[in-house]
Amino acid sequence: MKKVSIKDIAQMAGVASSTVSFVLNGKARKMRISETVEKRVLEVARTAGYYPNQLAISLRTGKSKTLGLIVENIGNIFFATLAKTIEEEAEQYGYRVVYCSTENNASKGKELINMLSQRQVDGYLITPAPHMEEDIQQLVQLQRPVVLIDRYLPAVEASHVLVNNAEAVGQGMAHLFSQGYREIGFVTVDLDVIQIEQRLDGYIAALSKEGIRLNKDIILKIPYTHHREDAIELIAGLLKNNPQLDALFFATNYLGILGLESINRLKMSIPEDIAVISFDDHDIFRLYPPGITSIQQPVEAIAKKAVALLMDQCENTDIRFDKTEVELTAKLIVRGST
Amino acid sequence: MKKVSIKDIAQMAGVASSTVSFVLNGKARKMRISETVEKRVLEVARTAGYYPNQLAISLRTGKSKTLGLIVENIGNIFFATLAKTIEEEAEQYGYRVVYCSTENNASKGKELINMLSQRQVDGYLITPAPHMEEDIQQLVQLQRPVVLIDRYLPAVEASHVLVNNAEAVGQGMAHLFSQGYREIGFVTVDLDVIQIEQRLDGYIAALSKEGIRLNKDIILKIPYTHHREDAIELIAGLLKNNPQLDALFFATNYLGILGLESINRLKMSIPEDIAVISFDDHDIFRLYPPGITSIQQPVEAIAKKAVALLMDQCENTDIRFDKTEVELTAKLIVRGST
DNA sequence: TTACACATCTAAAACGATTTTGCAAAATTT
DNA sequence: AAATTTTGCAAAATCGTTTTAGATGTGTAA
Repeated sequence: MKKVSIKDIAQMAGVASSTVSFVLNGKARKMRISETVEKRVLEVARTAGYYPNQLAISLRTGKSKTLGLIVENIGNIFFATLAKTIEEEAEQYGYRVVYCSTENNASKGKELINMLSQRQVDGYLITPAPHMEEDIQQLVQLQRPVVLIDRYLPAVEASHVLVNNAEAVGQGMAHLFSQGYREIGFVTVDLDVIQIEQRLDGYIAALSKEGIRLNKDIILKIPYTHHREDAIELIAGLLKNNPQLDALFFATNYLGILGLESINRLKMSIPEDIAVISFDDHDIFRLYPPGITSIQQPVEAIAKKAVALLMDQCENTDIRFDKTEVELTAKLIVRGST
Repeated sequence: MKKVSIKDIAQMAGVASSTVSFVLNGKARKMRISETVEKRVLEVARTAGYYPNQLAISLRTGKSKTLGLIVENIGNIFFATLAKTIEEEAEQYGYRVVYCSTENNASKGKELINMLSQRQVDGYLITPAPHMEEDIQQLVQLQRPVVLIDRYLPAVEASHVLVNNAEAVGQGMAHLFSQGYREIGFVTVDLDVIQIEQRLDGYIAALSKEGIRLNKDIILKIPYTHHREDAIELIAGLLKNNPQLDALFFATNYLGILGLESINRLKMSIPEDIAVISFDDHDIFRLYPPGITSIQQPVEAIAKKAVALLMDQCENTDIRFDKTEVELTAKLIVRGST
């Protein structure tokens, strides 16, 4: 079945295709199309089941009304809810979102940027993987609307919105101290991205503030491309080799989940044998007995702010925008694990 | 910064734009473009940073190389992994996927189909919400490639791939019986979709096979648009009002998770006070002590098969396809909860 | 010398919309 | 009555590609 185009409608209604376009775009008044013609066109379009070809519109107008969202891993609940919230938010502005995952791989990230460029997205929301500086800087230089989320690249002149990672970790550490924990291990990922660094910085700062000597042995950096099993073993090893530990701080939710599995296998109990706190909330943390204390990012606020920033750039492409840096506050959710 | 088009390249290289197109599409040989010209064009395109406008290509060729994927809720891990696997699978064929959620709302589903149609997707993968029969049948009648996943609509002439829901539940029930459980409650959702019905049918058939009288009081249908709290209360109520229950069968993973919370609040322990089994696996089920027995769908196989069916239709639009019905086997994962 | 094949490209139409410009007829002003 | 403006629509250009159908020149055979 052939699709019906604006030309077909024009022919059926006995008018020019431009007339159909005016009517269908509500410009009948402005273009002084008579009511008779307007009604006829509307009627014909309706009965013929006409719907416009978005590709053609985009090509002609130069606006695709689409945003590209590049996250680390859409399978992770943090990014999934972020994506969903961003989508809902963008819809308010009449924009669609297409999203994709880098898996923290720069070359995949480069490909994704290319793919999105080819599809003429109007703007980019990116959680940059390491070594994507150049590709993103290029977008900025081409004056493409770009907003970075969750982390940023110091070398790149792009606006960004993220949480106060260091302070949030500090808050979590203060909570641990107040509960009497002193020997606190830190499990993070061996990944060269700023928010992970900030979280470690927060840990170190908190220790020094409390006057505790930094012990590098109880900081575990797990390779990003770990296999499940290996990571679980590494964390278990940390616990076995450092029996003095009374608490573990996990830098992300997937690390926390792996940690639960390690603790489980060692038949240690939370919080009696070891207290647990993790960055990023997760269903499991709410449910897993006795409840895992975590640091919850304000996903909705992040999404709203990022989309707002991006929309601002999209709708005013003529203006040159300054780099805007937004830092939102994460929230400590205290549960039974501490 | 103005984007550079094929015309610009043509001008810079001193040739016609058709020549550029031939070269860039590797048709230089076929169109007998001289090597001199070919090299020059390639060089100019490279240094000018040319990349094609996918919109224009799609418009001209009539193929967008994009598939539309409509799921129930991209936030649910089952659909999220399904989506991701489908995306990876489609990539093998050189297709992109755009996905969106119905929230089981037919009117939202209708809108999504419209949106995807406007964007000229080449094919549709749909987990249909109730009452979407008409809209989907229309796609089929327009000869658009369509494959239904996870469930199907008896009234619609579209291919589909799903799991053997009834048998899988039967298998789970048989396992429960073999462990000595007799009083098995069934928690499902009040939703008029076929796979949910099949799961209930499987439960009823298993009971009758075992010679146990059906007790409607221990079948709980939770309204789909429940609030978390209400659902948890409903399940807790089921347990309180039926102290004879020794096991609960949950029809989906989100129901299972809600159930865990209910059981938690009643301070009942698994599996001593109540055994638990759920359809659809989830991270939580693997981790939550003592491990929740579940029925795992072969997500990867579903994705592969669905994409293969759809690709077949997309690449051979001339042929009229018969309705293909694929049923895959789900797998029982026994854990500590039973 | 003419015709014909071949090599090497170019011109132009098309995809489906939007938007600027053009133009005849009717209405209004001078 | 002539000049001007307004009305109501049509024509054509345009977006960036692909693709079909020539155009042009050169070497070869008749």
